Amino acid sequence: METEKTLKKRRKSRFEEHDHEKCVANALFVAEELCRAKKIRLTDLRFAVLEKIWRCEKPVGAYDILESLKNDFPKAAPISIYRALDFLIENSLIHRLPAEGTFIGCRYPEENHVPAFLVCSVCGRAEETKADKAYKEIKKAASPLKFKTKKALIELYGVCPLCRR
Amino acid sequence: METEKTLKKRRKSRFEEHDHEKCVANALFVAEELCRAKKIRLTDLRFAVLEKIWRCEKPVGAYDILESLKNDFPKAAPISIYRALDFLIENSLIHRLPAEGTFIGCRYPEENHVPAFLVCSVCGRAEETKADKAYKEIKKAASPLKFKTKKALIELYGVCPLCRR
DNA sequence: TTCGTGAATGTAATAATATAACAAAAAAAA
DNA sequence: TTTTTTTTGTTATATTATTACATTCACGAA
Repeated sequence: METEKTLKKRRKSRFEEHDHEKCVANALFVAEELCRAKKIRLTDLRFAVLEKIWRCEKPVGAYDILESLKNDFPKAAPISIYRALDFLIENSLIHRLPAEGTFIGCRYPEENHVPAFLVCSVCGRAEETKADKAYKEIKKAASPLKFKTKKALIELYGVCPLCRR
Repeated sequence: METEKTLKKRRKSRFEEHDHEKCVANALFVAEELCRAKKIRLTDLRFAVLEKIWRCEKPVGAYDILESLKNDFPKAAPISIYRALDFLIENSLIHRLPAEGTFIGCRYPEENHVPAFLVCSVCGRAEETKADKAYKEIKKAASPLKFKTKKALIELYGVCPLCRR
């Protein structure tokens, strides 16, 4: 027999329910495993940047990251952060949202996928979803122009379930 | 009977063949008509910004526009350009490519559409295409997250037919 | 182990993009 | 004309990102 609490919890959307601490820990663990496997170096600074990105509930900017790392990495400069970000992007551990000038942890670092981002115009939170099917559709629309398409950037703007209430 | 030249011309893709002067003139004419109809003011400065954007064969940045307008509008400052750009965007006469920090003329100012941009990584040129169908597909992929989607930004990166040769 | 090499980070300066705040001028409305 | 609103001017500054060169650090070869 279910308590009222359990029922409520069940109703919560995936967006609301995820245990963020767990989520962060898991993402960092996976990142370490992936780097070990690829024999690339997830240094302290890179790890700290990745951790900050994951700890934030919203996509975060380079200068925010810099600020939050001032204690542990007093010598860090903007360029330090951007270099770490470049590394993380190259290795599919984070994504850049160019329209916002922010960065977000990749939800599917182990899978080759076409990401799309749902950005809430109210609270600024963002979610990633796989959009491989949509990508095919876009490529179809683009084919008359004879472009050879290699990469996509897809951002959707709207209102998240939390802000809708 | 067709000459060889005619045949060749026919084979040319839409991307290559368009007469840019004509294209610019037409875009500016349509813009004026639209503004008249909407009773909004396409001022000299705004017109000049729009014209510059259309004359460029590539998406162009605000400071490039500013530079090219220095003669006709010596008092123009960055903010002047950005204000004109805001007006043009609000009225669907141009689009912003946030990833590049550039602006491009809207090919379908009279139609309510979901734009997608094909950006050539080699030459920097870009083309717009309508992606309403793809947008539906993306929304479908996004629906489990319960986002209420309002707007989309779709950029595809690849190689244009001119650069492929 | 030490030495050499390439990778990573430090340091300083600056480029490129975009906005804030308030004043003046121009156009539209009353 | 007078009032009001819109547009532009003016100045300053915020925000995001990169260049160039020096130094330090980690890893592999001898």
